[in-house]
Amino acid sequence: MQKVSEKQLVDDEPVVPDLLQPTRFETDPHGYLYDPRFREVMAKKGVLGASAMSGVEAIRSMVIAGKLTYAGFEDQLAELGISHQQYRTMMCISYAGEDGTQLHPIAEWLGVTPRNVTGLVDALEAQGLAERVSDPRDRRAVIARLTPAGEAKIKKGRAVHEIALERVMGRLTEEEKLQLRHLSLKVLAAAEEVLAQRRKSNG
Amino acid sequence: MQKVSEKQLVDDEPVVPDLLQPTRFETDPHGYLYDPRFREVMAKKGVLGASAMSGVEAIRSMVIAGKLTYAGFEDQLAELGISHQQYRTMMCISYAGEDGTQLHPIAEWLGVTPRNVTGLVDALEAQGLAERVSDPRDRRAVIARLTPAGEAKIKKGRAVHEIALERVMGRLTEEEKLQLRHLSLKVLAAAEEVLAQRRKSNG
DNA sequence: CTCGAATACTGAACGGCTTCACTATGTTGA
DNA sequence: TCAACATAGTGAAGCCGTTCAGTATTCGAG
Repeated sequence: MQKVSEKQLVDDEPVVPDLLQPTRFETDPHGYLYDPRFREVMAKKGVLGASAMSGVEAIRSMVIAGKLTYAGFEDQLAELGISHQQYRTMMCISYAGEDGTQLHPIAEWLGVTPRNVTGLVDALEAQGLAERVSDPRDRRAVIARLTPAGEAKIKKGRAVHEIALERVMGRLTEEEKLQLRHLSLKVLAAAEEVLAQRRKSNG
Repeated sequence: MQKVSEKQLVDDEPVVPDLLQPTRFETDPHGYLYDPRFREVMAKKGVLGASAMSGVEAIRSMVIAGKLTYAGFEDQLAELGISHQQYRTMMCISYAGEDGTQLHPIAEWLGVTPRNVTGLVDALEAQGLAERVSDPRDRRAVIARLTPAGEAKIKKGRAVHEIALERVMGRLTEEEKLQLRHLSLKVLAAAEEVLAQRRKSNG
């Protein structure tokens, strides 16, 4: 995870090719930040109403900000020798408690397919961070548990997590963080609703 | 892109395993939305100060909202037979104009490695949406151009793009969209700065 | 003019994620 | 009880992204 550079600041439109410097922001008449290059490209391309335009700018900003914020975290996890998903997998196992957990719930918690969890646990097992034991109550299942090395690893990972995110988010005021959460969840709720509609109508 | 379901609503912590329903939000005393389940899990896990907590909640909300918003768009692109990155690649080529463009700039615009663009253009070429011609001014290079089929495809893609995003973002007021953009860009700027620092100090 | 460095692209190999197909086991209802 | 169905996990294959190495070409300093 190191390719998320300044150039990542593109959503669905290219920025002008000769701008390799870090992003420049400007403040619009309302006092809000915006990215003049993105706006210029979108305008040149045409047909987006002003309302759609502000929506596209907002969603793009959110996505890129999220990617970039996590990029720093993932860089640091890489130094610990684990990927973000491996970290999350270990957090799930840890959260499940002493007895470990089947792989299936991990998939739900992580929002990925069960097949993927098999691979993640494979990777953790190969590194000696987790182990599989057969479930005494269900012979189909396996239980994933953290090894002591795994416990030690997520302890470091959690410290890195908090520090990395706080280094970025700490630059916002408490009020700003609350607003950002609020607005993001509003988008999230809308997106869920739209997705649900689509799935219903598409069968 | 259909695995981004309710269960995706996990960041670094599992939600409780038996909640498969769509997300429920609540309103905190300040009138802001929040996700009580996430908060509960984070609290149980322990050691996050209140300030770090609100940062983690904000960034998580942003990321998931972005994913979910794009999920609907990507579903629709899939019905057109193209992936999001293939769409973006075509948009880049289209934006470059009549003469097409080398692959290298596309990689910069997209924020991916040049190698990846080779594959994306391969895929487009295989579908007859783009074509490679050798660059008369640089015999190392190839020029990617859209075929008429490609032009037709991105025309549909752009319509889908605007509609899909507007269906979600249209539920926010103009003011909310501006604020969301503003706050996201603030996070983005902070993340860029932090990343730049890390890279400088790490060599 | 030429030799060393930079550039444009691609092959090989790999990680993360997906779907589909399959095995093994558990559950349930006629 | 036993056939039908559901569930837990994994192999195979494929997409998208990466890095690293290699080829062909251009650029630039001496």
